[in-house]
Amino acid sequence: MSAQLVAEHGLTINDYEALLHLARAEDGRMRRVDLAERLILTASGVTRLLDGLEAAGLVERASCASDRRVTYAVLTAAGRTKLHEASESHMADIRAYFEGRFSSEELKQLAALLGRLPGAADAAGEDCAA
Amino acid sequence: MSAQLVAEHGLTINDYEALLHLARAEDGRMRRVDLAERLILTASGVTRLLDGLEAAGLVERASCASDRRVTYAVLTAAGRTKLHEASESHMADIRAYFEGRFSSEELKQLAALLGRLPGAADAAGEDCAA
DNA sequence: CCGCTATACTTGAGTACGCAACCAATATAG
DNA sequence: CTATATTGGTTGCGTACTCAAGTATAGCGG
Repeated sequence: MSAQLVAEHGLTINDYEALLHLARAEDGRMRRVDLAERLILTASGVTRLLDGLEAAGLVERASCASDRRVTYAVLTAAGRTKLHEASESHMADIRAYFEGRFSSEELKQLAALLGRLPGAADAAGEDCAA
Repeated sequence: MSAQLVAEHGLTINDYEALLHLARAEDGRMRRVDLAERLILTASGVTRLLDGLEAAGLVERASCASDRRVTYAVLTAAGRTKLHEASESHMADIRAYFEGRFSSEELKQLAALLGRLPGAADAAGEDCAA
């Protein structure tokens, strides 16, 4: 399933998740640290992940006026488009996977239970929210 | 949690899982292919994982009489001991994690639902089964 | 019996990380 | 206002994988 993302859209799951978090964030931008926390990655992991997304033109850097240490990652128009494309097939894959194995009642239970795990501040069901 | 395993016992989660599957298998041995399937790794991943475990003396190679292509991975006594040690703290960690977040009723639901996912042929709850 | 495909495994190259060490800018303490 | 700690970020090195290619054995169909 994550292989689908790579094959069809050239995105790692973490690439995808990064774009997704950015799309949901205010102004489509986040500090690298915060992104790291969301993705459960180290700072260095985020640096290199964003290196790739920047090279692909899907995100840009922006500096912060009030704190010169931080550099924001900002979603570009191309990034937003890419996310939408990828989201379409990826969400369908996920949906098919779970709906093929669980009833909608069971899915509700699972969502309720697993939603309480740390790092689950999200994803009510609809797509990329942007 | 997987960091605990590495820090306290020098085992990757996959190292641990490999020992666990071997311990549960007949005669403590498995073909590398079958181990790969269980661990959701490629053949080459297993080769290198076992390289490490062999170097540590936790598993050994054995050849198959009826098919000279296959090499078995066999759990050594040291491997079994190591598994028991690691199992103790690892199971406790897992238990603490889930019991801290879910009631026993909820845990039963989760086990029933998630147990239906592919690759869940296992782990009724007790430790390393050996 | 001979080629052909499939299976079990290994090896070389590349990728996605983590960790530790580092620099720069900001907060806090004295 | 300096001195120290804290926070945001990048970089070098090591590790755990994957994929593609290669070797060896096994099991065909003709």
